[in-house]
Order: sequence, then structure tokens, then C-alpha cells
Amino acid sequence: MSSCSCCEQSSKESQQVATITALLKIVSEESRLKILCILRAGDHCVCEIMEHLELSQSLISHHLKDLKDIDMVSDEKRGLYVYYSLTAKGKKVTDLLFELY
Amino acid sequence: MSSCSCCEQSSKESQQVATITALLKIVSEESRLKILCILRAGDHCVCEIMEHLELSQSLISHHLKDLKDIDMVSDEKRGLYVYYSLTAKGKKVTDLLFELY
DNA sequence: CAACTGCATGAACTCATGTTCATATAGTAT
DNA sequence: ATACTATATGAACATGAGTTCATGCAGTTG
Repeated sequence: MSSCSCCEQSSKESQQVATITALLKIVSEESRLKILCILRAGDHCVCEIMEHLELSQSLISHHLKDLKDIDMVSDEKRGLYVYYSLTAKGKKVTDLLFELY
Repeated sequence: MSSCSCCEQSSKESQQVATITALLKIVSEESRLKILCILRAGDHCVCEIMEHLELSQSLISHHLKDLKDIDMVSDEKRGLYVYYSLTAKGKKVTDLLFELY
């Protein structure tokens, strides 16, 4: 952007834009947002999420990896299962999103 | 989802999920979010947005149409130019998004 | 009127992303 | 150790989304 009244904060804002879009691109997918929605109610392992969403195990793992990469969820292995939960950032973002409507 | 403690509000939430993802899919694109960012500073016509973003006229028109379809922006023709501005919803959503960081 | 400007639109193309498939790994149970 | 369960991962495929190109339309100017 060239410099003018509406882009004075451009360096800060363009950084924000990049960060926000990176996050939203992941969250704007219906299955992934549903996963976040499920995790709002508490920790769940992958097989529990499978039952809720009726998606393949592989696909859910991929989605969870995407969500983990942007620090929206964290995982912890207990016995045979891997439990996923929202991070602080995950809680903040999902709370904000569900305020939209 | 099957019915259980974490999906009791499922019908309401799954409706929300669909609505939210529909909106985020449009907003999560960098050029479109930049356009919203520009419009936060006030009304702009297409050629002004072009100068800011260095994108083709056609591409910007397509993006603006997408944003208009989800009621984030509105347009008004004055003379030879079409001026775009944020709707109330557009203001609310962008304000919320920029609160994320 | 004709020529020009600003913007919109649809089709074609390209590239990114969701999905599946096959397979690998780690832990558990027998 | 063997067999089994839960999860992860990478490659291949399929679909969707961003981009370009050509063109059309409305309003303006001379």
C-alpha cells in the first residue's frame, strides 16, 4: 500500500492481517470449527471426536494437526488415547468467534 | 453429532458453525481482509482500492462482490465512481477480528 | 453521436486445500 | 513375542478457490 491517511498504521496492520488470515484460514473450515466446538465442552480423544463428527480417523488427525500447528489445541497422551484440549488461545479465539452470532 | 453432554446445544451450535464458517471463508483471504482494513478508514471507490493494493481491477471487483454477498460491505454509485463502505456488520466483524491480536 | 472511463461479470486456467489410502508407530493385552 | 488398538503421517487424488482474460454495460465528456 502507498502511504496515506488510511494506511498510516500500515506496517502494524499488514502484520496483523497476515497473522489473522493465517489463523482464520484454519478455523474457517467447518469440520475444524466443529472440533473446536466439541473441545469447548472439555477434553476429548480422537476416537470420541470421530463418533461426534462421523469423519475418518485419518482426516480428524490431519485437522487436529492443523489446529495444533497454530496453537489452538494441545494434546496429551494418557494410556492408549491421545486427549486434545483447547489452549488458552483456542479458548479466547473460539469465544470471540461465537460472539459473532 | 450424536446427542451427549457436549452437543446438547447441537442444533443451535451447528447452525452457528455453518454461519460462522461461511463468513470466515470470505474474510480469511489476505486481499479481502486488506480491503476491509482500508474501508475501516472510510469509503473508497474501486480505483482507490486498486492503488492501495496493487491488484487488478477485475480481481478487486470479484473480492468486493464476495464481501458484498455476505453483507460486509455496501456500494453506492456517485457519478462515475462506485464507493464502497463497511456495513454495520462489517464494522462489528472487523473490530472483533482485530481484537484477536 | 462517438469515444472514453470506471466497474462488473463469466469462462478458463492455475494453484491451494480437503480427502482418501496405505502404512508406520507406540502403547496395551494375551 | 504376537496380536491388537489408537493415533500419526506422507503421497496421491479430487475438489474448490484465487487469478487472469476478454468482454459488456452504465455513465461521462467532448
